[in-house]
Amino acid sequence: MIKYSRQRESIKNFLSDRCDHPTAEIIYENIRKEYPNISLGTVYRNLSLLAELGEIKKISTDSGPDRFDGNIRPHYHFFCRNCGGVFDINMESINHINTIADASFHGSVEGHITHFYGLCAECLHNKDSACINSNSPESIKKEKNENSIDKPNHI
Amino acid sequence: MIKYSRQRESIKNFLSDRCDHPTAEIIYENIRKEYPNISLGTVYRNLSLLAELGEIKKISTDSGPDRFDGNIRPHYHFFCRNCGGVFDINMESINHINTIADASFHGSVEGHITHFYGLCAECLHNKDSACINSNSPESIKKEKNENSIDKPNHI
DNA sequence: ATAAATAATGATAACTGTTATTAAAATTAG
DNA sequence: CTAATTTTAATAACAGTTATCATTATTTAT
Repeated sequence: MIKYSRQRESIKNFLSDRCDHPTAEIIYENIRKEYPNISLGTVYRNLSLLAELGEIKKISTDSGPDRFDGNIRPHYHFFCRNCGGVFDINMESINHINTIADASFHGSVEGHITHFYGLCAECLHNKDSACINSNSPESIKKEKNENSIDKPNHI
Repeated sequence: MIKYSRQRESIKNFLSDRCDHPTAEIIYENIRKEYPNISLGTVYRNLSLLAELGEIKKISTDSGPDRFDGNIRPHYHFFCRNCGGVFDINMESINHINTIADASFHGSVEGHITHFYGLCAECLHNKDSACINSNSPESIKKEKNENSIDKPNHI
């Protein structure tokens, strides 16, 4: 039996107002404004529960913390390689790729998870400017490349 | 300048012989047979380096450790929801989904990462038998559902 | 409305997978 | 062969998340 909790309701309401797919940490910081004593564990516990109940969706990312989405209608996500932002893409169905995959696989393909990546509108327009987010995945990678690898002799 | 190391070569050779996309831990256990003193950190360091050099591919999974693939030719991956196995799918290109996404997005879609899921050939054929892998994601989820949630009153 | 039963909470410890640190060993250049 | 530089093994630290548990909140039964 699941019992009501105001913390859980607050988390769900918070998510339904947002479209930026916040992390558990960000949700925690925000719910604290209403419930200053809430603990991070409670946030994680309720996010998992809500996702299991199908009331929210968990977005696993390649690196960094999971993100959460209050919008459970089917849609895709875009990850900006410059600013790290996550955006919704409401596009036509591409479920036919399941059929394509199934034709080449000995087993049954039931579904897929697809993440798109590239540059978001804002980063695309600021491409040539010096105003580049210095905490972005992009600029971190740039920095790394400068300092290190030239060309391997072996391998 | 990158210098040769036998540990790195051994890791690369190990991966090129496999098609089961092992984790860093499994690679570590196997390389230890040849280099008993190798440390897990060395395995991680070289896997990251090889992936950066484009000599292997890292496969990030929704939960659990990353997996690694010695096959760098473009192909897709299938995740069995019963046994947890990861399999290759060599299918026709679905790069047109980038164009579809791009048409619905203010920004530039450069690529996608797609994971397929369902039942692998073996799990599909054993579907009705009692012989189900009791450590699988599937059976763990089943167990959880038995013990807990009935139906929420609120929310 | 009150008491008993049960689930959720906050505080915190523990855990998993991974990355960083560092002195010593291996590799390469001169 | 020696010096310079990279890689290593050992280990600590880290991020994100899950588990533990006594107390509090919610629900059920009386």
